[in-house]
Amino acid sequence: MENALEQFKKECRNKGLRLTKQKLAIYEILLKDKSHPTAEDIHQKLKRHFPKASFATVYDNLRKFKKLELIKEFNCGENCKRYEANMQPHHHIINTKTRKITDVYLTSNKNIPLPKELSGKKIKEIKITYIV
Amino acid sequence: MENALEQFKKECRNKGLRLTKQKLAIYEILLKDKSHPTAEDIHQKLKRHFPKASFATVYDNLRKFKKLELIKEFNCGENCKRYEANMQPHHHIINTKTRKITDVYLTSNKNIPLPKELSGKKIKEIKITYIV
DNA sequence: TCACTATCAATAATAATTATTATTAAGCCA
DNA sequence: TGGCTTAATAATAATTATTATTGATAGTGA
Repeated sequence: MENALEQFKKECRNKGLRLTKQKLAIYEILLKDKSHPTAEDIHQKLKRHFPKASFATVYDNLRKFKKLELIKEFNCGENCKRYEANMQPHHHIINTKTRKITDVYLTSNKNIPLPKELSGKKIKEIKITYIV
Repeated sequence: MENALEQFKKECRNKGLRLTKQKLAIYEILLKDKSHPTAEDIHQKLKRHFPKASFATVYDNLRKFKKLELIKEFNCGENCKRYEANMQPHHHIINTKTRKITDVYLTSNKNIPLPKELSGKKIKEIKITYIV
């Protein structure tokens, strides 16, 4: 986890982003909160440390982080986006009752069946969502 | 295909939905158009037959159809929802260049790897998205 | 420390979707 | 078939999530 934070700081410096307290706070919120929070959730948490922090700051930074591939955006069936700092390849379980989303790791991606339409082609990413 | 349409009519009658020309047209558009159109796409096509058809009618009916499980909503990474009438279990390929979404069928779902967290539990649905 | 400029907060603007309402028309029943 | 009831429609207002704008502020390198 410490690694991810250091990595984040380094990336910011390299890419010309200023390492503000708000940026760090937003990123740390995402590092700690594995619940795939929405921009609103993040804003709520951020305001505990920065009561004046605006919604736009959250959105701005989430967009910047996403561009630098420091975080991922996740769009489940809802009408709002969710975010996560977990950049390791993984999949998701959506619990329809609790509305919670949890990360899940497969021991090997080689077992994921490939449709014949894609045999031999280069695949960027495979996303599996288990709905329970 | 004819089957699906008859099924649709029957379901509408059973569930107390009136079978208006607009409803039929919207559903038939979705039956024919396999490109996972957005509400806007559907509205455009609908207006060819009903120039005065409103956007709200499209949204209203899509919501009703979804509730009756006559169509499915699909939320890829974009900021708008897409719809399909294909209710058979299937998965999706997203082509990031052409932005096209195509349906894909796996010969068997038994080969899809299951995380240990879910072993023994009842799973409602597994969605796989191949991004190329 | 100073100057430069990215970031901030506040707010306006946009886009997608949902809600409201008066009018229209489906489908039932005599 | 023709009226009656009520859901559906079209038009439009409202809402929600996100993005853009702007003047003020503050972080960072010189």
